[in-house]
Amino acid sequence: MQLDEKDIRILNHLLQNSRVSMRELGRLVDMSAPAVTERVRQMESFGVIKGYTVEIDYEKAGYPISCMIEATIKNGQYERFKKKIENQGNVEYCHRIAGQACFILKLHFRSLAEIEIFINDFSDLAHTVTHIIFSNVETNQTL
Amino acid sequence: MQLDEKDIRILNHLLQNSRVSMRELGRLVDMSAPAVTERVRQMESFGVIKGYTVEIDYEKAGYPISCMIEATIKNGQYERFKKKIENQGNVEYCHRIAGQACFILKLHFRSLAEIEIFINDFSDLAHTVTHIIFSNVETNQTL
DNA sequence: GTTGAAAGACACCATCC
DNA sequence: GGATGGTGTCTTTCAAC
Repeated sequence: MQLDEKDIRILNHLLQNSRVSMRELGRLVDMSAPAVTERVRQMESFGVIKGYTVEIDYEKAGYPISCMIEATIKNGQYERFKKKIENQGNVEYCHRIAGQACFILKLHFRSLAEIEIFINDFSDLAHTVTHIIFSNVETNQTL
Repeated sequence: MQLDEKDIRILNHLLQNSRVSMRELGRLVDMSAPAVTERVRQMESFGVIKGYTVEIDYEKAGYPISCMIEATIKNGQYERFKKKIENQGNVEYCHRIAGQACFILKLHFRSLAEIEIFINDFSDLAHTVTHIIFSNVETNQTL
């Protein structure tokens, strides 16, 4: 599937507000509702669109501490680590990366004490380096 | 604002699919549509809900290379760096962190050549360490 | 917070360009 | 591939409880 300029415009609008109706989305990109619906359906079925989600302010939601954790997996613990991460609710994402560490994760916590528990909990699977997140630079993502 | 169990359930459903109607969302959390609408509006106006967005498969969208970049800002270039990042479309997020580096960013590129251009473009503002992302561990985020 | 009703918007389909 | 018009459904919103 090759995205054209109209698909890109649709995705950029959905990036800003995914709860828009197909009719309104059509207005935004100067297309009829059926046409825009068809394009969205195609991008969904092809997997360009993986899903629709909500952006949460974790501080206001009761998770005032966020951090990036670099994880270097210990011998033979690779699959156990992945399984454990998948079942951990407070992981926003987990990337397998090149470099000294194997993974980099972003997590949300209710307190510093919770971070300590997390690190201890994973100490047999991975060596970790924790970076507290102070703030976020707002980005205007576009394709 | 203090979130109760129902708010949490609403947010967890919106995390999985933000395009659900208020009526359907009400069914999912065993509430009436007006009640769930009121709660969502409150979370929006209080800022717990920052927005609704789409999850994109960047590889399928023509950006096959993603990477994490650690940026250590050079003397006095802090504001210029932030300004430049804000106007860069391919930055998914940019976190100010504790540790050796000042920021960690996730970016999407069309090619390795584009990464090189990016790094060169920022070389007067920051020292960078680039980590190519090989894959992502799927996480089931919940509050 | 719930229910019920009314108005409106929406998605879908068929048709046509 | 896209636009238009009609139909039925779903949704939102408001009022009363």
